[in-house]
Amino acid sequence: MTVRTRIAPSPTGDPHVGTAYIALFNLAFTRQHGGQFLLRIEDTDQTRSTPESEQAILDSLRWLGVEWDEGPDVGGPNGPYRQSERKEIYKDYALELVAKGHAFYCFATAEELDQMRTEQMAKGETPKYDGRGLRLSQEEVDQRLAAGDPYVIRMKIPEEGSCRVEDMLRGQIDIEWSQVDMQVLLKADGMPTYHLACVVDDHLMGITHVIRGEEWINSTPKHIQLYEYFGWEMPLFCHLPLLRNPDKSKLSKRKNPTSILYYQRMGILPEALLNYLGRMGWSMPDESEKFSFQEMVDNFNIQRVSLGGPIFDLEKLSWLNGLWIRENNTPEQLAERLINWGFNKENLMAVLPHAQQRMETLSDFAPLAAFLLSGNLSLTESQFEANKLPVEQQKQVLQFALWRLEAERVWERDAIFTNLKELATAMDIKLKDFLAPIFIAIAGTSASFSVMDSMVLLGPDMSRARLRYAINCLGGFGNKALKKQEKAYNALAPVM
RNA sequence: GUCCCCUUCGUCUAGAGGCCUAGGACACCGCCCUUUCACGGCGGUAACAGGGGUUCGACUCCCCUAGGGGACGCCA
Repeated sequence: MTVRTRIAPSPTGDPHVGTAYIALFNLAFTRQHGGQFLLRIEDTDQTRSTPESEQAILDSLRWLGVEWDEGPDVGGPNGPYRQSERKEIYKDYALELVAKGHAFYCFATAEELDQMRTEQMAKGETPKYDGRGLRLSQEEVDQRLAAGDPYVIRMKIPEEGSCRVEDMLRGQIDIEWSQVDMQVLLKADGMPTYHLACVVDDHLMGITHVIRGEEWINSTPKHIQLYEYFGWEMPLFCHLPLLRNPDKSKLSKRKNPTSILYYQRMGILPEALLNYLGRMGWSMPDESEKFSFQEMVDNFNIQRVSLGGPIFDLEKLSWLNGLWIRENNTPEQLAERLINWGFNKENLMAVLPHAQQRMETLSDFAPLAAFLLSGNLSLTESQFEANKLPVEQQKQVLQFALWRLEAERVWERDAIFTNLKELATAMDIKLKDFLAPIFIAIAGTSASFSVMDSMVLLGPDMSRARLRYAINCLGGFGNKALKKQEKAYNALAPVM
């Protein structure tokens, strides 16, 4: 048997270190067994994915050295499997289950179901589909289908007993069927949900091992049941621990930089980041801290994964990165890396238009551009004190701006400006005063390029990280205070 | 609320019943090296969540409690 695994990164959002983490373990596992590691873009929700966001994921994985194989169903030369290119197949699979009596039509609208859940919650029950579609007579179903009523297809769930999940790391996990919902397989728009798509794709791609994050444990019974309904050979399941924020919650970009692009921008070497991810929940038999991907593969054993959710710790990553810089690069190689990283012509050309007007000597350039090539700036509260607004209010401005910009998908000068301008108006603060703290957060000083330009040059990840960092410099917000701020922020809604 | 998973220094971890007086790494502190800083070297502080079993013996196996996390969508 050929071992074959895959990852299916969400096409939405940024290239996430969590994705890279799962990918690394899949890759190491398959390389150890001489198998294949495949990639596909899970693209059922097409409203949020863009070719650019998909490409960013692929590029950042390649940058890290996570190379995927070309599998039997992979579209294009060495390209990832794209669900969108074959979306029409899923309906047939869903209909097959209906025909076999394993799935059924449901005509309930989203509003109806929301109401149902609200009522269940009010009664203190677990929100769950009540099986109303199951009670429809065949005639009624035929009639409504003929009338062209919108419908979804849901899978049936055994009425009693429990599902046993065999997990490669955790052993047997029993989950009561009563806890499992009658999952929608085919949405009203004719697209499959993740659950159907995932099982169908894995089957078609010949996936033997499903190595994914812990958050999927609870939906594994649905997947197992689908394999049984279809009569397909079941893969082995393996649920890895989740990477955590310092507060132990699931790693999220609101609390931590999570984008691979951010670490790239910070000047983290790909081999160091990969090395560090390999140390999360896993260790070499001799406990070496520094190892290459090849060394990891040579010593890989998935049973050495420890299950406590590891906290992503920037300090140790930096130390490890230092080791790689010092020990694995000649000065020539380092020069090469520096040029590729930030000191290339393209970068200079982007910065120069802003710097040139402010230069009297060539030597002015380095200090002017330093903030663009830095990681975290060293800020102190006193730098904010010279601004017009009280420090507390500046902190609020930074937080609101951060929230506003976290929601912004188009990272361009005009879009950023519109956002900030609207926010300043909504907060009833003069733009100049409003921008002052943001200036310092982004550039470390108010004597610099325009904030919008600076943010464009820094990119979304680094810009957001700087805002977050500045908020912390001003003391940050406690949990309660943050909630309060969030309320105030949402109250600005009419103008937003 | 219901279900599921997890629990060794602040953090990443070693530990598969006696090798544990619990080892390593980051961070922190001290000393050495050094014209400074860093690197490097040496040393130090620091953990088995709590309670019950099982056993001659428990960090390791079982149960309970507590804590943390996750899942409960026509998102993935």
